[in-house]
Amino acid sequence: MNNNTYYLFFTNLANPLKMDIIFCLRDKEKNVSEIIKECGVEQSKVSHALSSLKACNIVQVKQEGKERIYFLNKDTIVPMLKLIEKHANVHCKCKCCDNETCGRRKK
Amino acid sequence: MNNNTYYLFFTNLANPLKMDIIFCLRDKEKNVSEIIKECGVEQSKVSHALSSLKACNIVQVKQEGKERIYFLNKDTIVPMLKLIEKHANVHCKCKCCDNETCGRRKK
DNA sequence: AATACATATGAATTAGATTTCATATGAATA
DNA sequence: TATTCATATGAAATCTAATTCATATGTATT
Repeated sequence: MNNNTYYLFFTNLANPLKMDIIFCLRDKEKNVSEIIKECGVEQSKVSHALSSLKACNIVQVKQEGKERIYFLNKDTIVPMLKLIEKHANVHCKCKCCDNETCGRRKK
Repeated sequence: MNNNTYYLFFTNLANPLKMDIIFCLRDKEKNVSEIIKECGVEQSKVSHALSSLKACNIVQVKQEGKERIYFLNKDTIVPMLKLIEKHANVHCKCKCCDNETCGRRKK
């Protein structure tokens, strides 16, 4: 294990579309067309995002006919999101991250 | 809470220097000069990195004389790093993240 | 009060990740 | 087997965050 492991993992998640996809898969596995429709973005964009999420095993795939069903590997990501939620509840009561307070643009 | 909260948090951590700083502060609080020396990088680089980590309350500061002592807010980041470590142990036995397998450059 | 030391800040540049768009692949159906 | 549907892939363009470098601020020391 080295520092690359950690920052590359974070880099993979540092993207609003990928967050959308993760939330979209939180309750139920879905094929790409469904993800596209729910997220409301262009096909190849979703495909690229899924591809890098898959590379880090954040999502996994199975083939069913001509569809590919993506599902979330919840072991890591779900507790991780909970940690952020807790963190934000404690530290971002100022609507931080929802405005400019954290020094970053929102999407 | 909205998606911005999550992806902005990850964005803040998606950087090798910031990881270095976090590891550097893991056991003991340090002033900026010490961090600079340990990480072996230029001053303003460290200052900028600390500033954005502080904006998300990942680190905190206290002033002591002319020095500023930074310390880690361990509540969120330590369990988060542990999750990644566990994830990598399960999924990256291929020296993934240490080579090109995950589809990303290392630093 | 002038100087030195410690650190922060701003703006231009650079680097790296996402987007876009055209095209490829692969499974099913006619 | 030709066509369609579902999805992936590659490369160029675009965006965004990190880096760089010059300068500012703030605290202590003389």
